[in-house]
Order: sequence, then structure tokens, then C-alpha cells
Amino acid sequence: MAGLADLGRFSEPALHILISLAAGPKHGYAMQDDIGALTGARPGPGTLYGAIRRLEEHAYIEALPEQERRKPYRLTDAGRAALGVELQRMRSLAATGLRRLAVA
Amino acid sequence: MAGLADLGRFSEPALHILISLAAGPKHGYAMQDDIGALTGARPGPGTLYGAIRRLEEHAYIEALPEQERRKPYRLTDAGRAALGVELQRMRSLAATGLRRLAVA
DNA sequence: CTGCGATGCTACGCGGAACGTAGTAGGGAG
DNA sequence: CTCCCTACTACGTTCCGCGTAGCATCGCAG
Repeated sequence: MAGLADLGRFSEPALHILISLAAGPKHGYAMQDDIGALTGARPGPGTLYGAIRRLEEHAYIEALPEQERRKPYRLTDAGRAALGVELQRMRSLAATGLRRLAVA
Repeated sequence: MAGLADLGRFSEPALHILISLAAGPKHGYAMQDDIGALTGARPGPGTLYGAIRRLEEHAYIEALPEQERRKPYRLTDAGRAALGVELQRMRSLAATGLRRLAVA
């Protein structure tokens, strides 16, 4: 096992964070903006930093040296792999659902 | 607004139920099997019937006449519409994520 | 006819993720 | 000096996810 589903039940915020970091290292506030642009909903601090802490515990992301009260994070190899698996699962499920909708 | 996100924070089980019902009306136990086949994880009764209740409250699904201690459900038009929107959002997000992974 | 498994659902309780709000603090604009 | 943006920490509430247990019906083997 050991997929994204280990993070609580599944965790949409966590997925958004990983996607955000897939474009390069970012600190928390920048992720909020990126996720807001991506999904239309900007997560609050409680949601964001809670999910970050869990992702770090699972070694899907790691902190870079702090600079000027900013805490940048980047994807680990494990995080990159987990994200890839999860995204393909997602795409496949979406395709199946859309196919079912089209037929019925 | 008025999307799938109204169902609690996000609700993956709810999405699976809608996809399952997109293939035609089903009762609870059949959904469990269908979702199990679809995702690899068969939801327990607590998860399933809890999500069903919430979906029914939001009028995304509706109960059909009970027969032989089975309670079949089917998608409403609103549910079908919400599912379509959600699936496209999903597919788009997955595509964005995979693109970012490929580049980096 | 009697266990016994599969089917189908209800009831219940716990843990923890999601989310908002408030608070702290530096830095730049005016 | 004041305001607003940046950036994060701390805290509390809500309620979803999920498992367990219980109850009832049906079919089938022995």
C-alpha cells in the first residue's frame, strides 16, 4: 500500500498541495494562491498547514532551509511517485464516470 | 455554487456512489460491490449509507419504491449534472498535475 | 429441519481531517 | 505612524469516514 489514502481518509487539500509543489518548491502562502488559482477555492491556514504537516510526516514533501520567515517545501521522490499514481487513478475514474454518464 | 463540495468537505464516497448510479439504479449492497470493483476498496455500511443519506438530502439521488427489503436509488437530473461538472473538474485537475509532473 | 453463509440494511461510536477565526510579526507604501 | 499585504502559528468546532455490531431474510447443504 502506502498511497495518498493513508493521509486521513483521502485528503483533497493534500492532493492540491502536491500538485502545487509539482511545479516547483513553494512556501505555504504561495501554495494557497496557487491552489486558489487551480481550484477556485483558496484554503485557509488551518486546512493548509495541517495538510502540510501530515504530508511531511509521511515524507511526501520536505522542508527546505527557512529564509526570511518563509518555509519552502518541495516534493520528495516518494511524494512524486504517490502523486503520479493518484493522478492516474483519478483520471481513470473520471473517464469511467464520464463514459457511464454519456451512455445512460 | 451548489456542487459536490457542498456535501461536507468533499466526500469521495459520495462521488463513487454517483458514478455507480450513473450506470443505472442500484441498491446499497450492489453499490458496495460496484465501488469495490471500481476502486479496489469496498466501503463499509457506515460509510456507504451515511453518504447515501447526505446525497438524498441534497436531492442528487432519490429512492425508488422498496421491494423485497431492497432500497434502490437512482440519480436525479441534479445529481447527473453535478456529477458531470465534478468529473470534468477532476479530469482537468489530473491533467494539469500530470503535465506538471512530466515537465519537472 | 437445522445450521450456516450470503444478502441487505440499521444503529452506534470513535478518531481525526477540514475549516474558520484569531493572533503574531515583519515589511513596504502612503 | 498607520495601514495593508505577506507568512505562519495556535486553537476550537464540526462532522465525515469508517469499523463493529446487530437484526432479518433467503438459499443451500447435510
